[in-house]
Amino acid sequence: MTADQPTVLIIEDELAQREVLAYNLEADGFRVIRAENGEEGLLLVEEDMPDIIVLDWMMPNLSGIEVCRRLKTRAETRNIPIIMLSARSEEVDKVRGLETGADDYVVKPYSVIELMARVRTQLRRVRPSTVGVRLEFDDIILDAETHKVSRSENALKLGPTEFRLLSTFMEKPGRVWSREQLLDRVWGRDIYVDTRTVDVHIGRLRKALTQFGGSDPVRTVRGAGYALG
Amino acid sequence: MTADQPTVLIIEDELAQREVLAYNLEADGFRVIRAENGEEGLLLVEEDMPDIIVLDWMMPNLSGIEVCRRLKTRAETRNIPIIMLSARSEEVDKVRGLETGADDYVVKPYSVIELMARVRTQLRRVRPSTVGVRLEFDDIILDAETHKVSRSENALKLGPTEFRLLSTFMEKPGRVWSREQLLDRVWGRDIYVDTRTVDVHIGRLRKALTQFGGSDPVRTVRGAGYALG
DNA sequence: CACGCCTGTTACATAGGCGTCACAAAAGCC
DNA sequence: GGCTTTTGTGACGCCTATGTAACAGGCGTG
Repeated sequence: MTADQPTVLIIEDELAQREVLAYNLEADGFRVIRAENGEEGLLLVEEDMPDIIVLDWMMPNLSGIEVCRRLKTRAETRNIPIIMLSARSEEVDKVRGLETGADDYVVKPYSVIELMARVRTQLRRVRPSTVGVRLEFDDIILDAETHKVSRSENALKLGPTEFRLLSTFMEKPGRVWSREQLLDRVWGRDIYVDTRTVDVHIGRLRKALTQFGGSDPVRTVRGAGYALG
Repeated sequence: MTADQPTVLIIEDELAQREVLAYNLEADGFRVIRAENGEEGLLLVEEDMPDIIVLDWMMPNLSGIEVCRRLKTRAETRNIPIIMLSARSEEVDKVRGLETGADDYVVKPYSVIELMARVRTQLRRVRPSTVGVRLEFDDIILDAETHKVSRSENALKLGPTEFRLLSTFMEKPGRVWSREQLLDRVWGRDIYVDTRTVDVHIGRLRKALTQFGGSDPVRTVRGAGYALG
């Protein structure tokens, strides 16, 4: 059931709030990553590219609204839905929140159920077409909508894990992913498997990608991980 | 396919509701334009002359009922079907809604399936030719109006659930639908049934589709869901 | 009320993947 | 060139996701 487990990033400075939220989201089958301030949040977005972000408005230093603004003005992160949390209920803030580009807005104290519903809604809005349904790299084409992969006209048969692995690579061609990052992203956190398992699946992916000839597009970065191209 | 794609105008002040609706309508092949209040809605009607309008009852300033009244008293816009959405369930409101000229009326929380069905119904009334009444894939033909399905000349007998399942697949051949998405669309949200039920119905659909021979057009995507072709 | 049709659930069979291990190969490192 | 560390990969047992038959309940029809 880890199939395509969506990742939620919670950026919230207050521990209790953060954990309650995380607990509920995890119980609902989401993968959760946490940041306790804006800076850490931005870093995690970089590193882990979550599917959706729950963002607290009031935080020391880098405020939620500022984080939101930054994410929404960068092409790579513009499409990640952001749900803003705020203790203020003034209409003014609501407007400002949405103006900065937040996709939805929840006023504290909120009902956890309601928040979850909104998370799902936002996710449904963006998820089916994660980044773009069609990823290309060199002569490899991956269609996220149909789950079909081809290399120069030949349809390839990949297992679920190899498919997710390849999707990950193709989202950012050239980027080096550590085995840990891949385990997190492809397998899902709190799954415990040996890091070497990644190697095995990389091997299987390579075999699938080269079964009709062509060079191996997966690059091993010794001591660091793997990358595409 | 995109030729003569019908346009739906959604007038709804709440962002989340609006987007859920838009998402589903777009997935169904409609072109969607959005307005978040009555004034904007009226402007967009002018500007874009949609084929049908989904209108929220409760909105700040210019209420849905007022928007409806204005549209229905102007000759140019009188024939655009309007479906009213309301959180109220009182019969009184229903009557008042229809009296102002709304063509249909849906009470929140509504099933998305139901609403979509009503959109299609209204649309069929006004633009009989443009609604996807006839879907084709390979040698399978599905007629949404008569609920008849045939495969290379042979009429097939499907139960209601199998029919909706097949419709969903045929709307976007190749697209992979997760069990959860299928439950949402075919069964309706907030219906609670086991996800494995989907498998059983897929099996029944397969049997129906292959009863006169022919290959199985339903593709199982391990760890992800099902797709047509 | 009996009957037929559909549905959701359960139980069981099965295949297709998955993770681990062990060893080979390659790459660094002195 | 030896020695150590990292990576590649074939083999294999296990386990989970899927296919499917059987069953019981619901609901409308005659």
